[in-house]
Amino acid sequence: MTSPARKPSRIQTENRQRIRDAALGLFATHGFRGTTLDQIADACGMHKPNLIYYYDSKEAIHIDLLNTLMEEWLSPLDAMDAEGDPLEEIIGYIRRKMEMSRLYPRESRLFANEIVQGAPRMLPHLESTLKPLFDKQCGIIAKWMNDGKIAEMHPAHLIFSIWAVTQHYADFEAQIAVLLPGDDKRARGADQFVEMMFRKVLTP
Amino acid sequence: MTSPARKPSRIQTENRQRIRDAALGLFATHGFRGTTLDQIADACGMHKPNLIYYYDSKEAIHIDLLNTLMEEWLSPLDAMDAEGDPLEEIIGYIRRKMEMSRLYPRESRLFANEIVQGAPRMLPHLESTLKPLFDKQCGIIAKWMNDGKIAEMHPAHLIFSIWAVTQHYADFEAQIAVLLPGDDKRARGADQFVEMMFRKVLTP
DNA sequence: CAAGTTTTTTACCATTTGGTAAAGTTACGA
DNA sequence: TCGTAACTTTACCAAATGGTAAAAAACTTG
Repeated sequence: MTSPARKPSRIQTENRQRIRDAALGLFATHGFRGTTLDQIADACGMHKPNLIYYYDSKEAIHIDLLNTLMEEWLSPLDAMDAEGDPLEEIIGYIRRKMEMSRLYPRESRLFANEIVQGAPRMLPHLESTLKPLFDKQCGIIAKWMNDGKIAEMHPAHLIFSIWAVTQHYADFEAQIAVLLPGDDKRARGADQFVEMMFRKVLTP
Repeated sequence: MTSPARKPSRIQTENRQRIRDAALGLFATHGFRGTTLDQIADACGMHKPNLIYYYDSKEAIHIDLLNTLMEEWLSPLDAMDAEGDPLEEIIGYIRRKMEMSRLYPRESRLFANEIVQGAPRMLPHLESTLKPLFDKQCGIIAKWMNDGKIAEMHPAHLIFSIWAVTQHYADFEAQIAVLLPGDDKRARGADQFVEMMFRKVLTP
């Protein structure tokens, strides 16, 4: 649509990746407006105009990150299989979400920033991509409940609570680090707690 | 320390309040860097230099908001009474947190923004004010568990999960509005769900 | 290896933004 | 009601910031 869309060169692929990696960390911690092009350039050892050579604007970097994020973010939810064992499917989903919180806290915070601020760049994407998947998976959960495999409750709120609890460990890490100053073993304690909690909630 | 600390005039009290109110909404949605003094001035019908007359700097407004917030934010946790009925004390705390999410979403988002960004202006406050209270209330909960009044689990993670779930409804409202497009009745559904969930978790 | 293409760098610009100076206006106590 | 202190407004400013122009350098390919 924009340019003739030639396949990107090796250097292009590499440098776009470097830019995204640097921008991800900065946008996640300082927000969009709180991050400057100079900071991004610094963080990836490039010069400001070089960024603009690879991305049309600061906003283009942000949008690219959000788009990439969206797919990775949804895949665990999508992986919840209607044919599997209900309790283990949901617990498996929770485990994957906890793992993502631990492995990709920057992505979690980038997403949190975007949503807290009213999802200015993501709303359409939420409507078109997240909503259908969400509705479908809510349907699966509702059926499991109907069949008496797991306890009866509002499926949407169940998913919200899973998101809330799992992402909390990434998004509010600064607070948790103050309150639970032990080393990173707190991660394991969290995993155990969260799994126990939802097992109890879901058992009929 | 700064000025002779005379008692503030009526106009001063009023206008400081107007400024805080306007700034709260803007900081909550756009973050600190994403909010300009001109926006704040606009939002409260004042001129930019007038803001600086009442607050030394943009940062001073932000800090004042965070300090005020901290106290209001902690009072429900503080209200959890060791002498009361354990289950009802915790459920009462959860109800109050849900209510705050509904009544004060701006405060919740301001706090979320600050923590997601690593709590740059709040870390000392968290250490000195939140931490002691948190430890004390964790102790109370642990005792309740020891006495067999509620189910045994990690008290700190229990509190984290309460914070996560209740604040989620304020902080991620944009997402929830897309996924549960019903009117505000979703608030009631949320209240019911959350109370049911934690009752189940806490029952021995 | 020469010509052309892609990538990087230097110098620069317009706008935005936090904040100041100082004149003008209003409120308020004696 | 008059003088002074509190408050508001207008006109600015310096630094930061997103982005551009164009030359220089590096890479590719016939």
